[in-house]
Amino acid sequence: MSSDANFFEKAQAVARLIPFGRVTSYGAIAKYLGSAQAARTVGWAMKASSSDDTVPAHRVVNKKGLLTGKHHFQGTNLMQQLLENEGIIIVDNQIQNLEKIFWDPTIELMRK
DNA sequence: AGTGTGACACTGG
DNA sequence: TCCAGTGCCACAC
Repeated sequence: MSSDANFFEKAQAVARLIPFGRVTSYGAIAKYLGSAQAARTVGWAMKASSSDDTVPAHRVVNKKGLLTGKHHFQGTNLMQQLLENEGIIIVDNQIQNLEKIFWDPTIELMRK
């Protein structure tokens, strides 16, 4: 990773690495980038990447698995639709079986 | 350069 | 996923 890349770009780069049918949290990405407390900034990065369809921002949720950012997507249920399209179950804006599909870059990218 | 902002995370009650 | 309050970081203006 180019260290000259902005935090936003890094966050978006990690988001692109999220496998199909998996999700991660803002905090996990922030931690992987070396700023565990910058989870909120990761949210900004995802919002900034809204116009960039190469970034699967819908696979990034908060730690509880809540689709807190769905309101920022085009349709009211677009984010949920995209996730369900990947086989992810969502009830009341929350991802079910989160522990099974959670993808932690800090672990997955380090254990290579 | 200071202030405001936010798609979070954590702690105390 | 207790709820409410607080701290945190990076970015835009």
